[in-house]
Amino acid sequence: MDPQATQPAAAGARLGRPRDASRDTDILEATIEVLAEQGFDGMTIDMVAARAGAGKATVYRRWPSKADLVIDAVACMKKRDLDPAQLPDTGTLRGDLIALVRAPSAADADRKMHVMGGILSLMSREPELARTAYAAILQPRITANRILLERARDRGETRPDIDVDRLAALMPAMASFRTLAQREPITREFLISLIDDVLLPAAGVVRAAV
Amino acid sequence: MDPQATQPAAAGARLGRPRDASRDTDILEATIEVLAEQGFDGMTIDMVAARAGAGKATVYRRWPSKADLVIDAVACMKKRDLDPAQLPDTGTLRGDLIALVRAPSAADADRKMHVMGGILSLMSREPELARTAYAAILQPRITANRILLERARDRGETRPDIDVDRLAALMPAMASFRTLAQREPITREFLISLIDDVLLPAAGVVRAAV
DNA sequence: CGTATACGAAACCGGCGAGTATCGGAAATG
DNA sequence: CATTTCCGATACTCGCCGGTTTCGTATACG
Repeated sequence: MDPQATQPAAAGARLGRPRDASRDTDILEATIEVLAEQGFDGMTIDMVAARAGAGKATVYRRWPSKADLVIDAVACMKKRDLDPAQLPDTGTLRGDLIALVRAPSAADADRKMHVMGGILSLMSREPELARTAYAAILQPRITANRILLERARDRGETRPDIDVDRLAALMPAMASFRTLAQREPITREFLISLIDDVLLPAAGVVRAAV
Repeated sequence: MDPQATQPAAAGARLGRPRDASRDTDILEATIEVLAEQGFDGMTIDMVAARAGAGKATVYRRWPSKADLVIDAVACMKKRDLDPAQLPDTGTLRGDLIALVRAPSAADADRKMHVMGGILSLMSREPELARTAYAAILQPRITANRILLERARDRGETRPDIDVDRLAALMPAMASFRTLAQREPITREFLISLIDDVLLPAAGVVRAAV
């Protein structure tokens, strides 16, 4: 084994043309797009390759199967995510929540929800995918909400006995329901009315003067 | 056309062995079951026929395609539904809501949610199915909640300015989110905590003495 | 320049499932 | 009993898609 430890050095830098790393990200992004539009079963590898401007062979050289590609693509959504270390801190729960639903974040959340809908029916058959999707799509948002709620509770802004778990899941639940099941768009008005008419009253935050 | 208007009479009562109406209901029920377990793409006509104890020909004699069968099966879920004329009326909003989440109703709702999850990725490509599914699965529950909320508001039990639309969708949204996305079971404790810790506080109902 | 690998494109293979056809038997009419 | 249609079972066709291979070309190393 390892007949020539001459030039190839420690690891990598093998012979021949090196892989183009830009194909990886293009393929993963194309996978997310097609997944959001068509769902897992409606998505074909040819669609992904065409969208990425790549050949099928280039896809299969990197991922052994369609399922592996999708799991990897979903997992990669987690990276460009909201960092819990730099959550908004405006001094009020309402200010923090409003800051969290600003436009670019909302558009990203919308695509994530469609991806979630596209793989829903698979999740019972693919536990690994289910866990990956939850960690990449839902977990970060719910965790952020939980941190904001606990902060507000600890400074006495909410009732002390609020059910943090339920309230942290409230906005993602209502938003996904509206997008996927009711098929109505998520508007800023919708999100703000959710905050002001449902979440804050449920947390016992006294309504500020209009 | 119509060469022999002799015996066949006005309509129906044609020649030969008549259709067995029990096969229709068996096939529709089997369709719902397989749909809830496998999703639309995972479901095959052979699965449905086998589950119903029928042959494929018997299925295709009644429905021209898989899509038509599924649309019909989903639409039929609406029938055995909660009748808005006989909603609970216990005198308090909390009593009405608790009565609405009793066990048999909850089990039915759980299966409906799984059906919803199984057809989610299709709904963008099949608008008719999307409308049918909404009318059969979500609409009745939301409408019931809306009626109970308006009744409570009109007798002064809630704040007068509650957002009925948002609050009526709250329980279905949180329940479907927990079932489909978080993949955790819907327990009676969960539903009651939803009522007591989220919905009633958001509606401004004063908490009764423990 | 020779070798080895990556690339996009396209041909190819194999399995699966929607939909059709056939068969032997059962149930209705006449 | 003859006819017609239904029934469950099964064999069949056919298109699609996951996955593999081939081909001509491009890009690295030595």
